[in-house]
Amino acid sequence: MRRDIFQAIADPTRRAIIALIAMQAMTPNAIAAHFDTTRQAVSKHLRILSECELIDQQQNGREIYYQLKIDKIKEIDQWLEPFRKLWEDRFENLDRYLANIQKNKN
Amino acid sequence: MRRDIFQAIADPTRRAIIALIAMQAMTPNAIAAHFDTTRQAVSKHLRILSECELIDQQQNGREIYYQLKIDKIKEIDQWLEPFRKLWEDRFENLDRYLANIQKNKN
DNA sequence: AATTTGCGAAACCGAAAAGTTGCGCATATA
DNA sequence: TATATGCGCAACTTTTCGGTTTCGCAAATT
Repeated sequence: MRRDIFQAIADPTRRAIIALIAMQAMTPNAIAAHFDTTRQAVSKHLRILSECELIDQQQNGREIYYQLKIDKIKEIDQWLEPFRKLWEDRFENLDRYLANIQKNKN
Repeated sequence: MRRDIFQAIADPTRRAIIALIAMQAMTPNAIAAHFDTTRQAVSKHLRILSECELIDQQQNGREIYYQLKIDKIKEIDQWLEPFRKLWEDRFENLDRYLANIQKNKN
């Protein structure tokens, strides 16, 4: 099983789950209620997210609350980092370009 | 075909291709030389990246140069935005917490 | 004690993905 | 003009994925 974070966020349902539990921990049933799918399907997604260490779980009686591990999301941000440099550079170039036009007009 | 950007970057080979052509445009053969796979496989990945509008192509004789469309990568950054708020908030809380400890010590 | 509820795990299924092979076309090169 | 090269496309195969169904277990509820 490959199971990395990029594969985890590839599925739209999983992204929705991530967004859902970002603010507060939720049980599988509560999560499933937000989607047009069964609890078992959600459970499977939660398992994948767990394997990627994107979520935490906390048992409370027979209920299990799942919660986002926000730090893990940072890994995507880190992957993005070098690319961000690229588009910031391009923005600066545009900036300079515009400044130049400004200077030379009239 | 689902074909969104998140699915596009889910594959490790495609992420490698993206990183490879970020700085300079490359032909399929040149790209394939960097991996342990055939040109056709790379071609397929390029096709997917094209469908997601993650890359550009420019024909030069019988060679086709593929190049990253850096702007599209921003979409991931945008998705990340609300989560970034979360971990920045947490950082600020930690900051306040530490400041508090500092204040109350001795 | 019997029943309901919340859950994970396993078995199964159809659809999609990733890679290979073979082809044809266009552009170079001999 | 004949041959080699760079490429995309289509057919095919194997693997993976997302979902459903079924099951068993533990914790609540009656």
